[in-house]
Amino acid sequence: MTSSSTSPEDIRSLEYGTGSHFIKNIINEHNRNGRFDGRIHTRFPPEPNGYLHIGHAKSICLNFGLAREYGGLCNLRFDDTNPVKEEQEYIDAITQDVRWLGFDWEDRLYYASDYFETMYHFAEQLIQSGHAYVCDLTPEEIREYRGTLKEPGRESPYRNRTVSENLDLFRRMRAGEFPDGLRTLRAKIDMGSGNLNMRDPVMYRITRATHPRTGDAWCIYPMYDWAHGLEDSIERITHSICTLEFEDHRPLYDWFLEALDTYRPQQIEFARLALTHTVMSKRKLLTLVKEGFVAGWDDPRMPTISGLRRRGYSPEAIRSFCEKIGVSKANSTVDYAMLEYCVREHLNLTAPRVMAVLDPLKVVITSYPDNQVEMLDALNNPEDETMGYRTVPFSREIYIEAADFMDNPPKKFFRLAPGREIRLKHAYYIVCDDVIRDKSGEIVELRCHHDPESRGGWTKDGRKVQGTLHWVSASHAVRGEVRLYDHLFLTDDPLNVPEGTNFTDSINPNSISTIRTALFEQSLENVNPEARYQFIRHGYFCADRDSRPGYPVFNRTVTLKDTWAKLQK
RNA sequence: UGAGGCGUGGCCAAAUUGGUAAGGCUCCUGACUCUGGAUCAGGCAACUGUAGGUUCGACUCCUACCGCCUCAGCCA
Repeated sequence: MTSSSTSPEDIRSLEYGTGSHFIKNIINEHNRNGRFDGRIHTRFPPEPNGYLHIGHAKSICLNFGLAREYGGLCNLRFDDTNPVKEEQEYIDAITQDVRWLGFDWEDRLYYASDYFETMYHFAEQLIQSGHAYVCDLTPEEIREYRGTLKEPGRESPYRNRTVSENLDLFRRMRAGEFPDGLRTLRAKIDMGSGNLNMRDPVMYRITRATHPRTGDAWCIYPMYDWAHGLEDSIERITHSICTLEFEDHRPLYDWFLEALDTYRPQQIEFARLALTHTVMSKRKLLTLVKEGFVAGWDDPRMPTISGLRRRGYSPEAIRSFCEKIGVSKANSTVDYAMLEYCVREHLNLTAPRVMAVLDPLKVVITSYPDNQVEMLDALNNPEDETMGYRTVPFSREIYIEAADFMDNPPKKFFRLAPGREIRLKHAYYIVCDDVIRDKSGEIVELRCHHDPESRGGWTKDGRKVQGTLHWVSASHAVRGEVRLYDHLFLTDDPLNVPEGTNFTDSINPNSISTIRTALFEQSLENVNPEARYQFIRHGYFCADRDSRPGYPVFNRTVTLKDTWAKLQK
């Protein structure tokens, strides 16, 4: 046991490594050759159409982390170019999650929709220079004309309209003269390109949908490829970091900004995060929510930021995780154990220890005076003595964990058994004298005696005891609820399922088990939601918002490492 | 020969731009301990996808294969 105090530096050192990765190498090179005059300005650009998950956290930590490390800036920008999918609810949730993770965009909260007018003017500029045209093809026809992966596409019959005709049509698109989907504005690039993104991509579509921020001001909305580079350019972003699937889009990103002869950031793609035993796509997470496999976006079993938060994960732990997994271009799946390691690492240093008995077995200490109650001092956290002490009541009748007693213990069972002496944490040594059973033979109570000289948990003679148990005073115990969570999916890779089956088929039927018989030490009678504790010998737990005065409810974040459990198998 | 990427121990991932394979997680020992936790010490484990080539020397350069991922939304 170490008993050093935990400084903020210690905790911070968990998170910020000096590790190198290919994006830093690129930035260093830019700094060397002066491409961005030594500036570094990144952005996190979520679309507000769902909740953030741990995969987004990787991106958030990367973008904000690089800005911090290089003394640059990072913007929070909502990429709200598709009003049919986006909602204010998501904007609020995302904002809250990023802030909870510990990042600050200061006054740089932006929205793509703020640039709609600017984008529109850039579009007219592209029309003027002959780089864009209004196309009357239907969606089906556009698909046909686009060709296939191996065959080139064909040019649209509307491709050679005059500049003035294009300008007139485009203005009338904006003015709302045409029904939804009737025409599009397209970039005039190369229908024969091997890169499908370059086959005259659509820049604007006509969609009458009320936008969360611009309302009904627009009936044409910009497409991602057209909008995103402009957003980055307008904000003078230096490094536009995105995921691998946008690699094929980079030529288009560059093409638009070069055609406009305007400032061009460097797009860099990295591999998105995948974790074992869970799914990460918004669509699949939505399925879990909609079909009731979980109780909502913030169900503690969800890999969402809000789910992890409710589960008890700390921002520090998540940041530390994102630092540890690194950044690369190789598709990979990180072992969930890595995430669990990170929470334990942080909570070990910061979570106060308390005692909770999940499966109670009554113990009467026959040698202890009937009406006596002692208030014993208990260290809150042996890793950080500055967290001080609390007192826990001790009395003649207590409860211990049923699994901590065995009639005929096997070798290496360092717990209570007939005739054996163990230590009650913070309290006394006790010896088991008697086992009381009901008519069915089930153990219902133990009779023990204690050694008054062992008060506090040690004796002058220095004798060793073979185990330390947690306990709770019967008359002082608080009844409450504990929710034990396990992986949501039984398999490492839920997406890798046999033909004809669904990813939800491998959902773990025991991903949650609720215990309503739990007994907690008195200090937990009233808890604040999101307060994190270590239940000694059990694991880390987080008070849930369902807690009521006198009836605390806890979510198990993660178990303690359990070498006994390993021995047993 | 559609286009673009990626392949380093069970899982992530470095390698100062050719110098002779970091680190973390997992797993296994042992020490210590008022949490079978933590901590500490140590260990198992990679001929860097394969086959050639260049070189005194290659994870790094060249050639050819193999495997995996992404792209045919008026989604992002």
